[in-house]
Amino acid sequence: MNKAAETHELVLNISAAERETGLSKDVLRMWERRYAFPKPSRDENGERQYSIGDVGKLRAIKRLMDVGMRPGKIIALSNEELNAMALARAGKGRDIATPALEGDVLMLLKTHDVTGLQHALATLLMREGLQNFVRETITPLNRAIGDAWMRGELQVFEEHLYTEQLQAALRTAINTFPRQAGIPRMLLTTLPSEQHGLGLLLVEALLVPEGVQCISLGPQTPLDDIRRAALAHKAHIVALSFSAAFPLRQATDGLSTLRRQLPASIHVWAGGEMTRRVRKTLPGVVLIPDLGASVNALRSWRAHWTPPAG
Amino acid sequence: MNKAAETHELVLNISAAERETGLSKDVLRMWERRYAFPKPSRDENGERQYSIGDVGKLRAIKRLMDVGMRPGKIIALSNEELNAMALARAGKGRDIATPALEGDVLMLLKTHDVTGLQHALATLLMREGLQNFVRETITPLNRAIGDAWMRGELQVFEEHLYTEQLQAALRTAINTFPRQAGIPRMLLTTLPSEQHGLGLLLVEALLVPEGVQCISLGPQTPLDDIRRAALAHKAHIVALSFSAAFPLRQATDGLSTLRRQLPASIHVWAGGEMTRRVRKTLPGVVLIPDLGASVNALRSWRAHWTPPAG
DNA sequence: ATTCATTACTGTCCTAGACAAAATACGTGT
DNA sequence: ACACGTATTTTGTCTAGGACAGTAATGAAT
Repeated sequence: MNKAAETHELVLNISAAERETGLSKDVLRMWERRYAFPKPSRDENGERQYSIGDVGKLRAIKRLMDVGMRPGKIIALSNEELNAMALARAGKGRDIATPALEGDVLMLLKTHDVTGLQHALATLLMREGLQNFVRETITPLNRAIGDAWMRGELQVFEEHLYTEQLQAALRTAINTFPRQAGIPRMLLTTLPSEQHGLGLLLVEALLVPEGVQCISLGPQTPLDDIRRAALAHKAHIVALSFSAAFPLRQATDGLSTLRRQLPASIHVWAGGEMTRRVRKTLPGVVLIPDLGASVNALRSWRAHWTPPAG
Repeated sequence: MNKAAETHELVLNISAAERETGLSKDVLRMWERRYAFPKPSRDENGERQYSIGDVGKLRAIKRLMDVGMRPGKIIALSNEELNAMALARAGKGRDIATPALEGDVLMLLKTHDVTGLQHALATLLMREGLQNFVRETITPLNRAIGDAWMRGELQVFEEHLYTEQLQAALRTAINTFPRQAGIPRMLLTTLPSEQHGLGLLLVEALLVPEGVQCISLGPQTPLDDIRRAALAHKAHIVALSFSAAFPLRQATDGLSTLRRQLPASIHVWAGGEMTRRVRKTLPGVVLIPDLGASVNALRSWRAHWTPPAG
């Protein structure tokens, strides 16, 4: 039996643990050395076997770290204490109950009603228009689904189905807009270790109706290809998306390298959950902490931009 | 200024090299030990500094490995020899000249004409209809683009752009078909280590017009979630897609595990380039070596299927 | 309260050995 | 000639612990 087939068993090897928690192998080993947690059992070859429980706790820790906590302070806490902390944080400025709409969609997902889900998304999109749909409906919906996922209420395949259907709906809607050679031209992509491309589609959905010409490369473009693509397409703006778990260091490194390699006339935007964790200022990089900020940033860009002479 | 930011455009640290080549840090270090390539210089802390040239050669090697070559055989070759190999491989068993249409699209890609590309794809799709478009146009086009990629004629970002635009066009076309609760219901996805999802979309494009209800989970669903999803959605068929480079053993293991865990009434299909390498017979798994075979397999399924009593 | 220097914390890199998994080569039996 | 099972080779991933750079927290001095 090989590694891939282990999936249905109750333990994960270090690669799987890395994938599931977003913590690098080096970090997992280092924590074990320093904090004695996690302390995975070993298989017959001495390789680490992480239990589902440990992975759950690691996820809880990671989530708190993503909002600024430090591992040394929280790694010794129990699962209950971690959850209490997360709740205390999450409750801040959030409605107590899940609003009706989000609850409805969650129910459709949990009952595996594909047709109902497609219908719900299509109806909402039609009724609200593309931009409002993204701003008013998708943003809270994504949050609700993320929360449910964290609480373990959603299965992986249910979350996959949601992403897939939402992508289909958004793409269709975006494609109904006439493809024009608008200004600015915006290049959209993610760095190679970021595979979530939904953020790109959401930005596209907000900005295409504003007359932006979006050139999306999909996820995972090597840094140097982003540079080449920006030059080749004469992009005015390069926008990268980062999900919550993206390693902060890797992101800031990538962004400042890119910033240095592109002419100053090309703006660099960084968006996605991860950007809320950024503390130090990145000169010449515009942070887009939420979707609404992208429209503001666009307005600001247009206010300052002057067509090149000639 | 931090470490990665110091790269004055001439060298990359090991993280950056991993990002740019797709080869893990472990592999980069191991190759250095075993094959004495790459042999990066070191900075004042003894950390590896990869040159642009080395990264270029590593990329060429990675491309060849992705089509089945083994590192030991090619790592010692010069850049010229690597290119020659790529050329030889791409040309094998192909017409001498690239047909006009494929050449046109390649030209659009190389000139970075987004609008032209969108227009070309949309026009072809309209003229030929969705199914013919996939069968007659996309199949040879993908091959031509794969060849060009092998020869190093296409940049990463150009290939990304093609995939993205094709996906957009296909999704829009698929979504124009009325969403019906058709028979069979087919669950589409890939295993966790397979991230290419284009194949799923192509199958969907061929089968939705045939009245199949396609439920796509996108790429990378854990094996056990595929099982759960198949049961939850009462799928008649589970179809997995594998790209050319997928490890044979991992695929056959995954498929037979899945086959074992699903009731016999649910058929399992395996498609994609990789399936052509399968030698041993997988009982209860239908191999779909090319897109056309999916339509035949569907016909065969329908001929044998009888609705459950009651 | 703000600024600066020091200390503590945390992640990533390093070497080098071991061995698991994949691919290939080499049988053997049909 | 072809399928199938078993060595052998090749290749990738894991292990351990040491080193140290960059960041955050702390304390001291304005």
